[in-house]
Amino acid sequence: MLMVFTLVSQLLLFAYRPDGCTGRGLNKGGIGAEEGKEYKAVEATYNADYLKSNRLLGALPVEEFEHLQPHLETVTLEVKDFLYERDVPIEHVYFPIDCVTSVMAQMKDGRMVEVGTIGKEGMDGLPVFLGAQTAPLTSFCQVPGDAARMAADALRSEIGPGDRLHELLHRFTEATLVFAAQSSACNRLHSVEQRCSRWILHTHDRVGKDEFHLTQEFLSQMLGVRRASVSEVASALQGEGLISYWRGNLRILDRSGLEAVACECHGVITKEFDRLLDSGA
Amino acid sequence: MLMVFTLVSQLLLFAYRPDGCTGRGLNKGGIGAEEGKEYKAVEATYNADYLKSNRLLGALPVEEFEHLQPHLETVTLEVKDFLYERDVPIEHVYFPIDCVTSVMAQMKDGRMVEVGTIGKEGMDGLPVFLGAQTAPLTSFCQVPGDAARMAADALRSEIGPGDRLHELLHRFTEATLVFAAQSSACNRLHSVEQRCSRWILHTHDRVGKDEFHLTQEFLSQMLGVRRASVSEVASALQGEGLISYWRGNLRILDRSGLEAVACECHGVITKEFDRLLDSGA
DNA sequence: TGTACACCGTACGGTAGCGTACACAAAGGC
DNA sequence: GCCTTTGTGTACGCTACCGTACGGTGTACA
Repeated sequence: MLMVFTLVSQLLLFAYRPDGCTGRGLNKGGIGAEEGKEYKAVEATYNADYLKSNRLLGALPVEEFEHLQPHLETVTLEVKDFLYERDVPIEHVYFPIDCVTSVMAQMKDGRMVEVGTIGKEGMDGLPVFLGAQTAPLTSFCQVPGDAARMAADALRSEIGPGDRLHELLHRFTEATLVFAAQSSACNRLHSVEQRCSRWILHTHDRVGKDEFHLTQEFLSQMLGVRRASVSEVASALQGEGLISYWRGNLRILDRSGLEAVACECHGVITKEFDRLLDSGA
Repeated sequence: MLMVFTLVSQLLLFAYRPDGCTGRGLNKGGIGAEEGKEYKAVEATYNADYLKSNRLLGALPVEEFEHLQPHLETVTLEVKDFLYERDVPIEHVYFPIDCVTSVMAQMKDGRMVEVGTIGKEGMDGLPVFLGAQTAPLTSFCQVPGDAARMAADALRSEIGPGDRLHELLHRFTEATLVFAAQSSACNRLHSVEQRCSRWILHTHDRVGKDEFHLTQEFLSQMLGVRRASVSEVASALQGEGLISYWRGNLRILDRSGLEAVACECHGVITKEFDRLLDSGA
């Protein structure tokens, strides 16, 4: 089943080529070259502490976590493994441990724009919590790593009101809403350079490393712009000494410099996440 | 208290003038001319059926509605009455009866973009339900009319898990998320004419009338574009016989024609709302 | 060692939408 | 009936970004 996701979606992801490449990329990403690929649902020798690296799971009272633990399994996600696709029933929810996932709105013509990024601070699969059976949006792995996953039915049946996780997911939902809202306005009002810097900062917060893999092609799809635009912006940022970027390896050199280039949206979103997830209201 | 909202916010709404007008408009919307304005919190002679015009309230089982009814009061909202402002504590939630409210993301420089529209199918004030104390976004009345309102504390204390309203608000939250996500992508990928048509359709769905008041200035702020752009688009739509638009009075003449001009986003959002709020998953 | 291919820098014409400005007609207060 | 305000149409130069294209340089694999 997940196999199907991977194949169909690799095709989708590459079907839209903003740089106007011909079939070359399509073949690469398409079924032909990916036939041997297998979705690695590794049941790692997980332990409680590892699962609790996810901040939602880590914030649970002992007995609540122990109640959920039998329903959790560790899976390893590779870049562009698809978790959800629009109108397809949701089978699992994912609590990222050290991976990062992207939620994408996708148009009929195949063009996509990222509308959410989820790391260890959250859970991918909110629609299950909110009462939907099928996914309204597409989601895939952006930065590889592990996640704790749980069957959608388990989430529905095991989490009730009054549970700590129920409250935490409410707050995470609120933060996600603010993220989407701010992104919407940001897409309307801010330049490619600002949005690109914001995206790098946001991902930097989530991967927890100063260096990660990221091609311009990939980033251009996240931002919904041409790859050439990303190239221009990346050159500028590199010229100012804020990042180093070479063949898909991005390294943040000057984070505060990046923050100065980025729009206010990163700060607004970060503040909102901290406010809702760390402490009180 | 609500008085303060009105005054401060009128100022905010007019502080950004995309058409580059000078202080003229500012004075009009500012404190000077609005001093005599009063927020009409009319306690109408409401009855259950009237309150139940709101689809969320209307979908409740009898006993649940009767349990909530003592906490509900009818208020009349005028255009640009502000319901929420960022970082200000939320005192009430609003169930629109025949008004429509807009949720706006607003930047430091005063520029705004609409990120949500709420009519009788929903509730304004989701952050309360989701555990926030203060508003993360600005919200004001877009189409005047009545709403049932409830103290935020009442919503927090009277609605528990297992209640029908709890489930309905979950689904409404999901629909709102999809709205924000699709809007975000739409803002990135579609033209002003497409987005403008989409906005008109969306509002048409919510007001339930073929004619409503809407200045180009107002619409330009919703869309986050110049008023001049709205003027150009409106002329085009009028030329094609899809709408008539004269001095703030908009009339929809050819709805299916509008749908053809608009992007797919309106259909996607509408489908999602229907799916989540009308029937099953 | 060659040769595919992934990834990137750069260029060039085209255009949607911007900021700004101005004039004009209808609405409304005095 | 005048005068201010509100709402609108239109224009002009400008800029960011688009679609497209092509060549160059590393990396992987035979």
